[in-house]
Amino acid sequence: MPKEVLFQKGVSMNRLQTLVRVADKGSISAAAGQDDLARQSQFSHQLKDLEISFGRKLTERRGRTLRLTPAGNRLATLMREHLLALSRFADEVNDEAFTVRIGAGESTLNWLLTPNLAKVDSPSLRVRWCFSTLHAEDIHERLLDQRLDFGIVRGLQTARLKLEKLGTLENRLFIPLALMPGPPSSALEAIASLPLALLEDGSRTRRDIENACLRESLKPHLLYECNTATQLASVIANNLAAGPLPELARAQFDRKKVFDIGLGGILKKDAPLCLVWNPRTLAMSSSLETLRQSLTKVLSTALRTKA
Amino acid sequence: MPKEVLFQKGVSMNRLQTLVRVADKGSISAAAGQDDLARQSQFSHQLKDLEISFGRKLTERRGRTLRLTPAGNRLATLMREHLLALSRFADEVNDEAFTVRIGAGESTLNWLLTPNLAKVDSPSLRVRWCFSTLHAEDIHERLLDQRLDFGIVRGLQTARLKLEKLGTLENRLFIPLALMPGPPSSALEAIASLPLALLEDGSRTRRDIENACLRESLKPHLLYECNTATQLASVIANNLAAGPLPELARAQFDRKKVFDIGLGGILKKDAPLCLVWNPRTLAMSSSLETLRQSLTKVLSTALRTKA
DNA sequence: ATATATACTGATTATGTAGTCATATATCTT
DNA sequence: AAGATATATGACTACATAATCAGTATATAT
Repeated sequence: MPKEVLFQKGVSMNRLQTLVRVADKGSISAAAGQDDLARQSQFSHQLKDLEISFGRKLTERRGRTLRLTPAGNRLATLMREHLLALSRFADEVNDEAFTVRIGAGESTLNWLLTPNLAKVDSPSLRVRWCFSTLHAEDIHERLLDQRLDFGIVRGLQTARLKLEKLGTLENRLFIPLALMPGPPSSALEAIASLPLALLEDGSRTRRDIENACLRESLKPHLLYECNTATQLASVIANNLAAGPLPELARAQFDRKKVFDIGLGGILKKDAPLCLVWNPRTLAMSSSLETLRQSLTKVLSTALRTKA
Repeated sequence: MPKEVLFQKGVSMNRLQTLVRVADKGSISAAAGQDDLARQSQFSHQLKDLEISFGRKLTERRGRTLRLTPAGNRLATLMREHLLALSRFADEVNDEAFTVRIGAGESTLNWLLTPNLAKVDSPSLRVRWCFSTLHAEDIHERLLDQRLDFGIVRGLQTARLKLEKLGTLENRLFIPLALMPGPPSSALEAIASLPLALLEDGSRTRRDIENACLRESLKPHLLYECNTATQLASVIANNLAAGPLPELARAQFDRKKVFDIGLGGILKKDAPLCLVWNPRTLAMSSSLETLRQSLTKVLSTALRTKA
């Protein structure tokens, strides 16, 4: 007969949830809220209670903050999954919206995902979407520990995640007609002659454009460094500069005021966009599996038709 | 930012564990122990508290006993896995023995598994073995809901379980020398002339032997119907009758007093023995995965060498 | 050295949960 | 209808956990 799985005193949902919160936020005070002294103290107590019952240190001081021991990390990972599964169960039996967490780059979220979500929603399942703007490495990490259900990235590969290609998404140069009355003979000509807006971080698009200018001994008029693709789009919409954006951004602009031109010779070919997920997460919920299929279909259609 | 997974009052480890216990035993009183009125009442309370917090009925009366609703079953399945994972975690951090639950037929447990377990144990991991004598269908069911970690069966196939062949295990007729001084020309001759012991249930071995006798118009002297293979072996060891047992049972007998002969033409060829497991169970624990490899190696070696 | 941020400790209260009892209700058996 | 079996309910106690407060300890920054 199998051993009775019997629980020690000292191990409660709440305490385990605290461990997960602290693991996610990286410290007790971050998890508790910086000013809430009472909660901070409570969390410290709860972690200690857990350590006593498991008979093993789960946290250790690292400088003046905290980090989890390997055992603590394992337990947090375990419980993150369990608590998520339970809260999904609670959602489903309540007929409340089923929460789906998806991470991608900002422009992908804005111009690919959001415009097409209406087609994904199924009548039998109301979905609450949680968007996270993240870089590929963070998406990878959060998919692994199940803080995300889906990610959309360019060609990420890893043993423990699954992925499916959605299609390719080209970057094009968007030019306000106010700055240049008609299409130039090449994108490079426009880049050389027009005020330019680029993303500030070391994105590949930016590097490629800078390299191309270097090759041709052109000096671009980089007047706007933007933090987000939305800002960049706004700069273009206000006729301040030309700038590179995914072709789907075209939907943002008035066609009579902004036109776009390919960056063929300038940018290296991008890897195709992929939907990525953790099979462990999907195994817990048939709804998520259904959603995955729907997402793949809708998004790859959108990329094919560039709608 | 992902929705905070926040837990309702009314949902505690203990209550969820009660749900699992009731699901396993099939009724409140069975889970509580037949005479313990206090626990019976407590369990009823706990289930009701859960239903209130989830806002959904988890049990329903079926006659005068209880059965879980579909939602209740889903929750029980979920929690069975979670509680198991937690207790395994607790075991491991405590350096206590890691519990492994394995199900198989009685003779397989006695003559294949038990004699070879010493070779499976690894120095880095003390294992506490829980044996369950079960039929193939029960093994299947318990692997699915993770009440078992491993099963050993003959050719079971299912989408949600994985399996690996270990090898073949022939049944042979064991004959006390006291009843028959030398090997007969065929097993059928022995069956026709000697007192016979068989298992009582409708096993394939028994059916095949009976059919063979029918074909040859022989009437076997079936004097012993045994409940277990061990009983059958005991009958043979006491010179009461001859009987069919897996060839590994040879280790049980004194070679000078019992000999065995193949049942080639009489029994249909058995499907090979397989180790079966639920990938979800193994994904939770690297120790189990290590153990699986070790088990496969040791048992298939044992079957090959018939040691 | 001082200030600040973070975490730990001990004591205390409020609340939630486990555990028990007596009894009621529902279902099945005879 | 009466008895047996299984579960449900309400009231209560004992206990465990959550929540709060005041104060201490430790590392980092200035």
